[in-house]
Amino acid sequence: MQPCGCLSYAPMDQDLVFKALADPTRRLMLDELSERNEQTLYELTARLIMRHEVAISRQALAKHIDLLERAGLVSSEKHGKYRMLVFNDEPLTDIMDRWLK
Amino acid sequence: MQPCGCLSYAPMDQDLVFKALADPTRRLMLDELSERNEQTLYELTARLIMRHEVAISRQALAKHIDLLERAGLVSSEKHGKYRMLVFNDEPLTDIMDRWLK
DNA sequence: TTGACATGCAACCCTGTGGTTGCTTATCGT
DNA sequence: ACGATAAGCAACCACAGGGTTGCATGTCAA
Repeated sequence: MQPCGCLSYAPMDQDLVFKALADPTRRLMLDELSERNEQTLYELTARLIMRHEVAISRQALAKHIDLLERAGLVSSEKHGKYRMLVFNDEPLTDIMDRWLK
Repeated sequence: MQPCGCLSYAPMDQDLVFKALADPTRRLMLDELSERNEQTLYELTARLIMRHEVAISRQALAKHIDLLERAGLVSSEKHGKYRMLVFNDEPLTDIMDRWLK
């Protein structure tokens, strides 16, 4: 059972997506990841601290990543000792036409 | 300084909008209001209980309405002893192109 | 093989907030 | 005027969740 990359995040939980978007730090992380894909947790942490002046620990960010991943907004692959993070906007498009006609 | 109705929710706080959307009950309220505008708090409460089987008190819903109003997603007018609620989708459109290109 | 580096995991703390109950205020119909 | 109805307000409770610290695991380079 290998991760095939084509499993399109199917049974997406809307609640998780909205929850994921509710936190400002996670939104910043999405900003960063959407503009520059393929980062490791360490790179992302560094960038958030440098560019956005976020004072936060790596562990806290790891938790945020877990939530974002469960929401389908980020996927990650382990490459050796690195964990590469990839942004995925599919859940966003699925959600937004709920109240807009 | 009268409420002129034309103040277009200008200095919209994105954080408030995302927070408002984070709660499933509030999302149900938006569903209900977006499909059937101009309801009183009481009507809305009744509908949520009847149609969506939401077990919740009027006071709790009032708090939700307050938050939705602060987020700009709902506006309300007092007509006599009634408070008419109106859905407003402007904050949603403002938010959604943040990560979608 | 060993040390440095990137990450994973678990327990703990504290604030935010969704929910409740109880009471007050205000408006309407009769 | 008076009771009924719609809403506002305040205090309280319980739990989720964002943050931390401390330590364990795993991988790479020399």
